Amino acid sequence: MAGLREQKKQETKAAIMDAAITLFGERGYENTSIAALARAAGVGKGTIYSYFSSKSDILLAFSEEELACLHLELQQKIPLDALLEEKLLLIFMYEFRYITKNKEFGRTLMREMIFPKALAREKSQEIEEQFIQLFVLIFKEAQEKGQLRQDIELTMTCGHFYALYLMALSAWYSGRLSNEEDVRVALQVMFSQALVGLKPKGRD
Amino acid sequence: MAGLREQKKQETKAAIMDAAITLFGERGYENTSIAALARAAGVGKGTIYSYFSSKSDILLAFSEEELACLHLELQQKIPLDALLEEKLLLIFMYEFRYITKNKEFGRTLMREMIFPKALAREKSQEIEEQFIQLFVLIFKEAQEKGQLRQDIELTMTCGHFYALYLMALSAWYSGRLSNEEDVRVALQVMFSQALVGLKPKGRD
DNA sequence: AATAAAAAATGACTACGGTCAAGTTTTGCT
DNA sequence: AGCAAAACTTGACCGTAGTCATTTTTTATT
Repeated sequence: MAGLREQKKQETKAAIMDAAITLFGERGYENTSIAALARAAGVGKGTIYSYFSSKSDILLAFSEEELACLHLELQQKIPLDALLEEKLLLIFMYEFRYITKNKEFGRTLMREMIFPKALAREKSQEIEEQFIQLFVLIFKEAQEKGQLRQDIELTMTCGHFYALYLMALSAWYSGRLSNEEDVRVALQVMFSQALVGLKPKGRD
Repeated sequence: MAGLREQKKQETKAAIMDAAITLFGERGYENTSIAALARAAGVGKGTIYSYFSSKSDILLAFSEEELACLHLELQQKIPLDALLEEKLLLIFMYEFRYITKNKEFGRTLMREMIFPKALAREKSQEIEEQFIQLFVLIFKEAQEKGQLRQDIELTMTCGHFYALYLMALSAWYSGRLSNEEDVRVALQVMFSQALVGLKPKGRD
């Protein structure tokens, strides 16, 4: 049979992912050693490294799956008639809640997403791409409704809002914002400033 | 004599910092082990941990010094009569060049700055504070000249621009922006968008 | 079925960051 | 000076991420 090898590989990879889901969930990322992961998956330690390039690579793979679910869920929760700002807030707060559900898990994930090492670059970009997809429709619609300038690339707009989200997240990790509500308010303020502009109106 | 102990402590700390400057400079942060640092500083490994809480804490201490110099240098290079956007660009590109001079050094530093672990929080905030000081004068002046809204807290404004800088830096680390010039252009575009706003003009 | 080549799994091993009980030096006090 | 308490130093030790030579399994060929 041709596919035996391929099938086993799939199974092994799935076993490792399953073990990761279980153990990361139970004790968190930092408290789960590769050895424990290997034991739980029923494979040798070395085997893990022929499926994933590093421990954080496993985290990214794990998050990619979880975030896919989250984003699917999210797409149904976005009220079509809401204002752009409300939609953005909904999305980012959803994301925020997921990321910060487990603090050190979220930190490791964000570190790898925003400042990826060469090994993790590919996966971090996939996750990002997934995230961007959420916005495209929303932004297109907002442009049509005249709520958003049309002379700006969507990726730029995306980047702009994402940057502000990052800042809020960072402020939470640094302790400058200490709870979800503060983060929401900060985001709200920053988003409206981004839309209206930081320059005084009616000038130049 | 009262100060013997205190003096020795200063010397020891200085020796560790010197060793860090030398070794980080020679072989980079990741390739310098704590053991090597201890050897170069002429102290035991454990001693290092009574002066610094972690390896990345040493990095932050090291960078705090270097950045203080950089910022001093920078303050003299900012032309007083330049536009706000030009000044911001100058500052952030200066910072960018420093951070990315050594890629993995910069990555570790930024990771610790933006998503600090509890242990490193204090120092990362000091560095940030130092950085913010650079902007205060510039923003105040811009407000007086009517180039910046007055109804926004300066820290917010700061955060807004810093967020965009972060995004550009992240894009560089992810490979979406591949050289200094691309980063400059991206920053320029984003800054002007932030000033003018993402909403169409003359509405609402 | 036998065999050789290719692919995949393995766990002993390495190097590292960080800890801590035991040892050393400094200080304040009599 | 002598002494006890406090502060500081130390390196053996721990747990962990990641590597790699060796072994095991699968495939292709006869």
